[in-house]
Amino acid sequence: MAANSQFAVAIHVLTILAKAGDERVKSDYVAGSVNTNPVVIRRLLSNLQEAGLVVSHVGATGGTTLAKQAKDIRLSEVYKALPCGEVFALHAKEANQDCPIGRNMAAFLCGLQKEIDKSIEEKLRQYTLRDVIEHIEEA
Amino acid sequence: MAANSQFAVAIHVLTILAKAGDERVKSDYVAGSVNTNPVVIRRLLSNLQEAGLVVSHVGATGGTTLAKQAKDIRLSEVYKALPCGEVFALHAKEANQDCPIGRNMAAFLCGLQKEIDKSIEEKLRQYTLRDVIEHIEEA
DNA sequence: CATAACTGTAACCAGTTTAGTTACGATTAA
DNA sequence: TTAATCGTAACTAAACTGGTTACAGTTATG
Repeated sequence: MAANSQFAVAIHVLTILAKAGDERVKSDYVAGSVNTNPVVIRRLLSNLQEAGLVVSHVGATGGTTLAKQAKDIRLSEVYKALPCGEVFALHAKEANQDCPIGRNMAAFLCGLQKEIDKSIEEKLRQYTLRDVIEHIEEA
Repeated sequence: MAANSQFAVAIHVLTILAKAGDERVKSDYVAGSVNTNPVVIRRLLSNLQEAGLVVSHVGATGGTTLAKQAKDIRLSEVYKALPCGEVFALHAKEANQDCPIGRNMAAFLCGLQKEIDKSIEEKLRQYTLRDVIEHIEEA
């Protein structure tokens, strides 16, 4: 369970919301399709709401809808909305600062990490939620 | 300690080897610069050797050297040599197969995962170990 | 106004992963 | 023969993720 599946689950959740249109979807229902616990879904939706991708309503007839149209939600927005792990971590302990290589390694790696993250975001920006739905429906 | 730092450490290690040239470097020495345990380094070198990036020698005068020149080692090779985590994980439990969305979600996400991985590799292919050294030396 | 049905969130638990560590066998040079 | 080194297995500790329970707050409805 160590690897983070929030992005994957988020795409799944957003797809369900998109198909539901204006109808408010309950966390219980989503959890049923994703096959997890409603609280896990609500936690995730909380992040997506902060990012302006969905709107949740509390109360008896509560539930969640998309905050904008599927064609206007880019997967890069979803990626940025979540605490997805970096592709690689820096070493937990600081390198030996007496070693000229160790001294400059962290800064370099941090920059590389950011560059990779940018690549990922560029790739994900190419897809909207609408594309996901079309892809899934034709399967 | 959940996030995988093997790639970061590998770049560090390879840089040290590159600077050492033909001289065999001992795992103890590398561990000193990276600030970790020699066994961690040897485990990593074992992977890099399998990938043909380094050559290790056992015995009294043992140690490790690069298997080819720094300018011929692309960071994408390093990435592929190691069990780096995927950017995102699929959900551990299978989605509800009775739900038309759940049924097709895993296949789609898996494809997306592969595409992202290709993006990362393309980005890393742009850099060689030589580039890393130059970048670190001018810092 | 009381009730039922939701969301939001805190708190805790269990499983998995990573890196650190110890230990030891195998290999090699001197 | 000895000392130094790699290779690798086994165990441990710490961190993280997701699952679960619990409950407060909100809202529609009769």
